[in-house]
Amino acid sequence: MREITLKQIAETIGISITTVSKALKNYPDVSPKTRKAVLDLAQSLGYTPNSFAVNLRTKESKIIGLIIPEVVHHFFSNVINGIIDEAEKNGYLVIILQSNESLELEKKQVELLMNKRVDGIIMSLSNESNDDEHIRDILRKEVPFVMFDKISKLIPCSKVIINDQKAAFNAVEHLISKGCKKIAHIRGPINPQNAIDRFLGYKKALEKNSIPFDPKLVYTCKNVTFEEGREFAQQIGTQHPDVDGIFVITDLVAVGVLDYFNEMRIQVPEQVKIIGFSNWFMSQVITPKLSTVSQPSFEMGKESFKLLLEEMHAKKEALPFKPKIVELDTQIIPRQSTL
Amino acid sequence: MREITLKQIAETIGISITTVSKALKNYPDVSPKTRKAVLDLAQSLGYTPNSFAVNLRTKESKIIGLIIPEVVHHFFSNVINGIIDEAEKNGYLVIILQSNESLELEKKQVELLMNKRVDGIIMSLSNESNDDEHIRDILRKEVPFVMFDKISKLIPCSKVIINDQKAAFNAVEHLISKGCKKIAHIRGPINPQNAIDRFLGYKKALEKNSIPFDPKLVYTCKNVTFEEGREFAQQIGTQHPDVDGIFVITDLVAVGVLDYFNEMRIQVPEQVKIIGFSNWFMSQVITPKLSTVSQPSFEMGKESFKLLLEEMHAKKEALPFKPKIVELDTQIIPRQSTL
DNA sequence: TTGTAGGCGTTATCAG
DNA sequence: CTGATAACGCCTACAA
Repeated sequence: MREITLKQIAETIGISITTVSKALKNYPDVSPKTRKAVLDLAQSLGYTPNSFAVNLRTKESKIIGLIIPEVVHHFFSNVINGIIDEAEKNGYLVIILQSNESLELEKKQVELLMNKRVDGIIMSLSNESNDDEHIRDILRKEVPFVMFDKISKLIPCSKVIINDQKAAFNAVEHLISKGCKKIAHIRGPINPQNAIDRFLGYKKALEKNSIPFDPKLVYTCKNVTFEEGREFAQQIGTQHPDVDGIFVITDLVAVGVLDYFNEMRIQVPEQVKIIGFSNWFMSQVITPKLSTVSQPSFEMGKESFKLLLEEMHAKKEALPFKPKIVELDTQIIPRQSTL
Repeated sequence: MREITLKQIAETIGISITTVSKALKNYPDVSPKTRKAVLDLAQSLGYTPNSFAVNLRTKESKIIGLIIPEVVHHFFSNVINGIIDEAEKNGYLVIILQSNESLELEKKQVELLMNKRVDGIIMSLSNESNDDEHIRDILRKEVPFVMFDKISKLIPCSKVIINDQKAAFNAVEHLISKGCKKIAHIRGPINPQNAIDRFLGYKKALEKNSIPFDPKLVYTCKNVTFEEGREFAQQIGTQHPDVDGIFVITDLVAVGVLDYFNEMRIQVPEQVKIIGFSNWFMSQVITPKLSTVSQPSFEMGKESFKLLLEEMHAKKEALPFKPKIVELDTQIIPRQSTL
């Protein structure tokens, strides 16, 4: 079965390719009769334009690229969901690539997408990466670009974020309001801006409430895993048995903490209260149910695409474009672990 | 900054486009000198072929499409991971689309991908869908096609599956071996083959162990959610308080069941034992930890792509191709919920 | 209202 | 070893 082309339609009807093209695209200067003939035939043959040819002509692929650290991750898969959704509504498809938290891979993925000539790129940085050449390269090549979640403050591009510092501040004040006096923090890796900001929020909340900041109470994740949560819980339990509150960078790790404490019969929230971040699904089913900070992940995806769309549009029309930063709201979700 | 093309390289060096193209593609019939000149210049200009043009010429996009019910799902996100991984290794990128378990959406997504002229499609059917025209359309248009997980038995294409019937059989025998005498089944929706097969496995296990099959003990999910798990748990608790074992279609629902039983202080596993399916991450952190059947999701993704690659290759070389069915192993993971 | 012609950037064929 | 030429399928000034 051969592919249907404009040429074939033209030949069978006995008119020129041009006219067929015009008829299909609803140009005004085609006689109703011809138009109908073309439309009917196209319909019956099941004609669809060859997108390769269209891409070449229009210099657009109607595909955008998305690079995230990992797909198997409650937060990111929700963001993906939002992006795909919004993209599709606007006639775009989404290619997804993972950096696996590796800078090297991330660079490769950027390159792949640029070579594919996607119309735009949305990205959340890997933990290893920061303000790097490959990111600047995207801007240099004038490929519309949006960052979300793990961003670089130094890159002038559109961003979708939450106020990590404030959210963390609120989380820690929540612990304090529940009576915690000695609060540990299991923070994210050194690089990512959001880990830094959450740490700063933690510090500020202590300060404001005249609780002395003790660097020994800060534990730094390398891989941000369930297992790390267990390890740090163990360390906290032995090194600082009088800690009565823990603010954890993300729910996955917090669940590790809970798991260890449950095993050791350390009572949560009686002996120690715990609050996580991101509101992963499992947080509401674990025992005790985990208090956390909810983050509008789906919305984040949608917003990211919208910003990208604006930029793609501006580029196409050669209009001036000013990067925007959208900040979404977070919310404390109090549950049993901080009762 | 203008796009670099073969033409530009040709002009600056003062040779023909043809020669430049050949030099870059390592054709043997180019003098070493010319080749070097071309390669050097291309390198320094950062030339990358315009993939739109390449697509048009080669009639390949090096992109495949993936349609799944939903991204935010432990099983599917793992499959995605496997597919993206394997695809990338082989020079393919992946466009992901969701059906949201809707037949109508699924049809639309298939159409989108075909219009984009992806080189192949991998798919897990939505719960609403079965053996439908849109699927046959893919085969009719000779687009390489692989199904996994939720497949249609009637479609002659490559498939990656597990032996759902056997896996379910084993799961139920596991319950029986732990002493369960009256076993309920919370099954998946009517349509999906895997829900049917798991149900059949359940029935067979009862039969083999001379436990009478009671249709009243079979509960059918519509949406396969946590909430449904809770609802059915409640129904089982009130309608059949003597049920001492439950085999649940998937972990998410099983966790709902556990959640309800925990709330009602119905003791698991003492009063009733529960086994799920798919080994979701949260199953190992919930209390009590949930027994389940593990399914090699990442592997499933990898295998799916491999089969697709074979088919794409065969098509390109115009070789004959026979669909293959790959069956992967599952494993009972006993945990506290069936102790 | 219709058609001609050129071009998007690459690849493949074939002649020099 | 090199290059002219055509073709992939579509779009769009411009002519007729």
